[in-house]
Amino acid sequence: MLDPRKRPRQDRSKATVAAILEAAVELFTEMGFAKTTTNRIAERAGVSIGSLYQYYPNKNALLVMLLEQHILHAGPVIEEAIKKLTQTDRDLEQRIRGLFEQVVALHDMAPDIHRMLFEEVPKPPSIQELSLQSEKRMAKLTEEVLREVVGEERPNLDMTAIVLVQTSEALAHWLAIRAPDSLERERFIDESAKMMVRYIGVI
Amino acid sequence: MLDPRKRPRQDRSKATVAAILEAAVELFTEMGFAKTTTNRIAERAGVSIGSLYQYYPNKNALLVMLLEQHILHAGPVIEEAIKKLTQTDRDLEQRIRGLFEQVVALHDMAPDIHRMLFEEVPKPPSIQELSLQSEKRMAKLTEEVLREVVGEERPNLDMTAIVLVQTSEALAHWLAIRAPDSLERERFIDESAKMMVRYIGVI
DNA sequence: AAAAAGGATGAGCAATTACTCACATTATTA
DNA sequence: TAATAATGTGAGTAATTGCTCATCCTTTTT
Repeated sequence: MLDPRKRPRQDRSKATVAAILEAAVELFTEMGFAKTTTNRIAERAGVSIGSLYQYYPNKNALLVMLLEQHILHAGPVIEEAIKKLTQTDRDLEQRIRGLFEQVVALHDMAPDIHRMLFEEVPKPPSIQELSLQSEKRMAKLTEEVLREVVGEERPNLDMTAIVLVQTSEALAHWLAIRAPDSLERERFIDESAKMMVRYIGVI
Repeated sequence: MLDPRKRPRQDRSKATVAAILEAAVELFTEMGFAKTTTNRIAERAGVSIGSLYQYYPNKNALLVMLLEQHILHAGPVIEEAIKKLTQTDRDLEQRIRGLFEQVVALHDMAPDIHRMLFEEVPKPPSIQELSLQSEKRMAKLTEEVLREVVGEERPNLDMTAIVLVQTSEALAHWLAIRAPDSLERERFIDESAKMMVRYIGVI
């Protein structure tokens, strides 16, 4: 389940490993995780099944790798954007909207794989832990920003941060899944930002 | 996949069918959908594997049945609660909070099965359609209530309704999954309701 | 150039598992 | 009570599939 396999040393094998992961992404999104066989992944990658198992100990490892990549990529992007919230001079609504648009953009990058990763697969504990950590960091950052924006005296800033993080995540998710036309999309983003701004309160 | 099987006529077989579904719920939540075998379900139900396949054409049918039951139960409950929103005389915050608590209660009833149903399983198209319909009905109802509460002139009431429905669903979901202690729970519900109230605006 | 290490292959095994069917048992109907 | 329908049984099968390993090819090191 977790035993580490051979690591690719030469360029040739690095390409193999990459091709396998790419093929896995394609097939997972096309047919879902359960219906994708490792043999097909190898076939699609133009590689023998033996090579696959030389670098990935089992089917689940491919999934874990994908999830890790996703979390490890998305986390820092959002965290950067949150930090920049206090460093601009537009009004709060514009800034919140901008931040939310970044969250949306992340979901939009690959809505299929995103849906698959988050709706179709039992997440292994190690991944659950990872995304929990990521959520916590984002909430913490949000809380700090809030402290600067609304001041110390407001109570429950920690919960406020959690509510905001979860809300924006969920709304961006909805947008990626439902994929409405651009007009509805704009209106949805408007309303989402409006809700968060009014909640935060200080105009 | 969809072919209908024999229907239970006598009480005996009705009990069998019920026992099978109950066992399926238990095992699905215990081990996840993929790792649960139909033979184990029959065993747990105290019934032979042949009986299982007499009433459920395949493993997926059990899942579909569960999802249907869930949606068909939860939908009307929430819709009732939304309708009652305008028929009470408490202030808006209290009413929104009450409504949200009902959504939370629905998730709390069986958080394990809920998580399994919504995070671990590829949903068949028929079920996706069903939950889409349910969402739409809830949004429609919410929109009507909003119209009474904030008046006709406010724009984007349809989107406002969708945002509210999705938000409360997501936040209730978070609460069921993370299951924080009762103090945090209260604070979280407070903040959630507060956000929605401020968004709606009219105090 | 020889040795060693890295990389690739794919036929086939072992295990799992959804599902069938011929038959037995129980209930209902005539 | 005989005939018929409903229900229940579970050993066995067919198909799937994750994964191994003996073997060969390629690159790097000595």
